[in-house]
Amino acid sequence: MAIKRFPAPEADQPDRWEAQLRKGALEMAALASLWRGRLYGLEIIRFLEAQSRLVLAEGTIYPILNRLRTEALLTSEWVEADAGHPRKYYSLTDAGRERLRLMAAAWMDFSSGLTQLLEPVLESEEVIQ
Amino acid sequence: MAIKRFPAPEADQPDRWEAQLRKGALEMAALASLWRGRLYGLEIIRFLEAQSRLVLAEGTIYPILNRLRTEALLTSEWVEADAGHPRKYYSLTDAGRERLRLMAAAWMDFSSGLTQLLEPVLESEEVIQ
DNA sequence: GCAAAATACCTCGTATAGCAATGTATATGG
DNA sequence: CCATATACATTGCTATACGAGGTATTTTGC
Repeated sequence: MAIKRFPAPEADQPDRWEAQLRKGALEMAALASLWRGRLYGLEIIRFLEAQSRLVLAEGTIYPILNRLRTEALLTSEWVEADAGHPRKYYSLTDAGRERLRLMAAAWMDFSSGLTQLLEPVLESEEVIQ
Repeated sequence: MAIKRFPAPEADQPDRWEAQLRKGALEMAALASLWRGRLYGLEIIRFLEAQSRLVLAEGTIYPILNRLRTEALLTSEWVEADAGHPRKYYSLTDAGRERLRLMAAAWMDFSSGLTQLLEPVLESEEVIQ
């Protein structure tokens, strides 16, 4: 019997939409994680998990980082660690910093619009016994 | 010559990530549009465009509405208009109302986490000459 | 009356992107 | 040396938004 590499898609999963919610925000989050200084791949994952509720798999972050590097929004450099595996550190370029500012502004715009749309819903929640 | 039904995918489009940002929020927005009462398909599109910055195509909203109806989060009924084409009105079910409350709460959670992550970026923007 | 326009709902096909599950390389502890 | 830990990388599946069509009904112009 063959190994079932991919789990059966459970369409009834109530968390499906939540996963979708995060899509598109990930590039921005990856850039944002580098705002204060360079980090390496796994460090970015840990940072985002700690700072926000974003949990990224490795198979998610590396394609994103490569994409961003192709767009010259960040650079990478190998750094030999004193101990352990060498690490590839990522840093924002000026273009990356600029783009992140644009993204952040657009995010606030989008976010506030949606929050406003949800206001009646959120208000109703407060009234519940 | 054949009609080019699908436009060439312009990967360099800088707005690509913005489109991604909206993914996953659309189901929630569709449900939210019905919070105050029933609406029909095209009316939902116009409502969301007016209330938030969400612009949905018809090919987007109808699959979403069908998906939500399949999940029993909303119901639909044909209504013969006094004039014009009959309209299919969508209404929230109790389950839909409940789910929307959950979604709204999760959205606030997600949104505030990301906004917090972007705070340093947004602050830097204010300082710019 | 009948073509044209307007309104509304629906469907097909494609590109995109996250992510689970792998693989590879290096260093360290027993 | 083998097992474990750390780190980066890749492959392939899947879900989903959306452009470009289509159909049905009603109203308007002639």
